[in-house]
Amino acid sequence: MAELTPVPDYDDALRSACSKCNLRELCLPSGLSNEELDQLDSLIRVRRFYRKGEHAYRAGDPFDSLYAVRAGFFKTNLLNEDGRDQVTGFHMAGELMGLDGISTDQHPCDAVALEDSELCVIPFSRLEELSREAPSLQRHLHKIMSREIVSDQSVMMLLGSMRAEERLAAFLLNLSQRMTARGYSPSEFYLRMTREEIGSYLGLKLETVSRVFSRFQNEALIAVQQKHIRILDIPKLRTIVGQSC
Amino acid sequence: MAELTPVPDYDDALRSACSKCNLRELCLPSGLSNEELDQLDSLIRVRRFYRKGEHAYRAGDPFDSLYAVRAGFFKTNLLNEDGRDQVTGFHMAGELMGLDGISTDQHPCDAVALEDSELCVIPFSRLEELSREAPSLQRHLHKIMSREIVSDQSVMMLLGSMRAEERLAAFLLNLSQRMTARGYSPSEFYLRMTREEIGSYLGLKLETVSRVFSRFQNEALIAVQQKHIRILDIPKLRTIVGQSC
DNA sequence: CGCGCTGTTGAAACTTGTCAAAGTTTGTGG
DNA sequence: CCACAAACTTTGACAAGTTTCAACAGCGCG
Repeated sequence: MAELTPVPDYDDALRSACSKCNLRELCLPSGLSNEELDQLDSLIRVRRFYRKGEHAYRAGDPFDSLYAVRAGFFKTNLLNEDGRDQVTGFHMAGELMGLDGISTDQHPCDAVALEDSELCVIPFSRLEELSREAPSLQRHLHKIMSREIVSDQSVMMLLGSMRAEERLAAFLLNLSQRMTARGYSPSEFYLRMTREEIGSYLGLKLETVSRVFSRFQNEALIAVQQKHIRILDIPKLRTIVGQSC
Repeated sequence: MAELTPVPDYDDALRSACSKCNLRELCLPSGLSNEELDQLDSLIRVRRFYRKGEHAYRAGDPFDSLYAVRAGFFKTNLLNEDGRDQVTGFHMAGELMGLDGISTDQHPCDAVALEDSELCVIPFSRLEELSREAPSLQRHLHKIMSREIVSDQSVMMLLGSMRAEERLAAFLLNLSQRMTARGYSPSEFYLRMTREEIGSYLGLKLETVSRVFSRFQNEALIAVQQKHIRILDIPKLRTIVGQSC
């Protein structure tokens, strides 16, 4: 199981506070005043470490906290009554998981670490309390939830109207853009997920994912070597995404 | 353009208040105390009527209100930069539209009346104010937003892993269930949208939608006559949805 | 060092899309 | 109220894209 680490015990207590976190501009604290930041610090007391393959939560677990990815990489996947299994998202540093659990007080999906990772645990009732006193936090929370709705809708658009090549191109560009926002290279990264997980997320079979990667490589759009990806021609990928209109 | 109707001018002012609305158990007021209901009433002052085809808002319009469907039927659709157009949802009485606008302070999609309809306008800043004072309203708002995330994810699942027949079966069952929740027949209703709009929502071409309806009809699962649908065999539709696992 | 998981590639089958034509309904203007 | 046009629906034949099944290669973990 994941270890529990109360913040004060941590090596460098400063770096663990939201106010000092280098992800604060991407994450929940974005746009808060110093005072609000201090209150947020007092709320987020626990971080947990997960080894690759460990679950942060499972479908059916009671919901009481949101989880902010502090380091590492997660997938969430939904397991339907009828046994269908689909990856609903990939989550990197600074992103929030668990918003889908609020509606039923249960997590509807599993969250699995795809590499060794670290999460900040955000007790939701206390976050609600705090956001009743801090309008800008309240608004920010609403914006984060709304952003999740918007991004799910753009996945719906992708799944509903794009062909395999367009989906993969959009997927790579999305990853690239999120890496850039975190200060990493926009054109070179390791995929932490398998072809099957990519396929599941994009509504494709793993063989199709593999074939499209090979095709992109032949056309010198990317260089793939297993999980290592270099994007060679971002503009061309963009034209592929916007193609079929 | 849509007419503006301040509530006091309305024929029967009582029926227009949330506290007296027959949709209150489905809509925003669900689960509130009487006192909170009164406050909500004071906030929702304007309703608007829309003729079939009219827009409640368009992509790019500034966001400042949520809209609750009081009567009628709406679709929302997203128009991508690259000209792709996709229906992202159908909305019936008691359902909230516009949550996706919070994140950017602009509506990302169009909302169009598919029949003559009526919306309650809910000024979002005032709703936030009120929810700072009424924890149960706050929680309820969060649940509604979360429910939207969950339902978008189940559409992702549908688009990502179901074949045409399963999608249509799931779609019909979903409509049936929502009709039932509103006190209508679970098995007989009018579709307010075209085959093309259904297809757009489900990631299919209109011809495919039409063919699957015909197939269902031949198999005596439904009886279709243009927009009039009777569902004849709900259990069998259910088995179709849960088939491919 | 080998076994298992992951990834690649090929050929055939299947599903859905495309194009086309004709039928039906709806709405508008005379 | 009727006639006509426009929009929507149905159906068929064919094409294209994706999946399925299968075989094999490579990498990584125990």
